[in-house]
Amino acid sequence: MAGSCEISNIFSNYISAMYQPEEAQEAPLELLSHLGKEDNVALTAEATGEKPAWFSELPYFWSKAQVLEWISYHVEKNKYDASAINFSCCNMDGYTLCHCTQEQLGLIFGPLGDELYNRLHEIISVSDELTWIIDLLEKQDMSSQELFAGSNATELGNMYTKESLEEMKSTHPFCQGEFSYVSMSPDSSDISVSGTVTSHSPNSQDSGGSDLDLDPTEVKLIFDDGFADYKKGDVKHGKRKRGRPRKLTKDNRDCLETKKSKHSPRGTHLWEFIRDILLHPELNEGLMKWEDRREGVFKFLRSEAVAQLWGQKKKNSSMTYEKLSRAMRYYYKREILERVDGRRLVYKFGKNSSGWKEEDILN
DNA sequence: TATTTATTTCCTGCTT
DNA sequence: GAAGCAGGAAATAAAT
Repeated sequence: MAGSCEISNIFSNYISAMYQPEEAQEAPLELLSHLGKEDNVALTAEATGEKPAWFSELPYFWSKAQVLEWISYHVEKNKYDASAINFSCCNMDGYTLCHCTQEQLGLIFGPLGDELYNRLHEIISVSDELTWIIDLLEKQDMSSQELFAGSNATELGNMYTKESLEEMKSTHPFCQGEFSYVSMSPDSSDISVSGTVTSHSPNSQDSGGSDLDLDPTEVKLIFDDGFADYKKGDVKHGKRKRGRPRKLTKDNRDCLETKKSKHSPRGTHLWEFIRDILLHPELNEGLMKWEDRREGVFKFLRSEAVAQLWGQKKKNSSMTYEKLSRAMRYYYKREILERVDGRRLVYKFGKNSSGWKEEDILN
């Protein structure tokens, strides 16, 4: 497991990967020079060749200066005629920017509006995904500490300390939110919930956080049922109805939806979920590994654990590898995955998948 | 509101 | 015998 510092850099690295400003590219200082001293301060970093200030933060938390910096970066990148921009409308912080519709951005920025809208929402969706994975792995890690308190945690491969996680949360406002103690037994591929501690901060992201934001009723649901139980549970105690499980009752759903982010990304597809785990080996706790990185061949190391993570993401505690693998097999037809004959737990990304190649990530 | 998409669930049969 | 794979069939939620 990666140390907290490494993890805290993942967001900025990921965003860096998406937004690689050409080294040779000049900082577009002159574009914003009329906007006042305060605004220019934040640009000095870029002018000196460092990463701009907005690189390491979520758009929601950008200051006005960071917003302007980000806009100017795209103006420069797209060789856009800045005279067409209504700068009087650019005086907004990240939160406001994130709530602009595509049409609004189009009105302010003209043809560049669509590009800005798309880029902004790429960052938002990527960071939400990473937040989800990090949240989940934090929970696993913390539960291991709790579960094995008194034993030597390092034997279990834990490199986090509670303090480091707390530090990470305070460093990264988007990492704030609920802690729920989920344990992943070291010798099996099972994950089970062992307890829950909830911490809220006034600015916590649980009003706008990841898919894992569980409300108390849901946490209790997991608590009561337990992941370990599902295997022997509903399926064998009378047959479950076919098809996707019914949604929660309206009350529960309303409760969840009020907690759900206004900006939560559209549900990630299974193959994207798998891809994202593979792209962050430092986070995936040995769940999966690349067999052939160039060819996109990968292997499930802990198939049931991955299935349960997927189940957690989809709020479906009865997910199993068997079901997950059925969904994976449907991807063969769509050429999102290719068959790897004769090898168990091994799959390969197909031509209709994207975002997993090293060059894709760098570009 | 109807249709489509993307799963989810269950199942049988086969392979490792 | 257990685990995994293959794929049909049906059901469902969410998106279009």
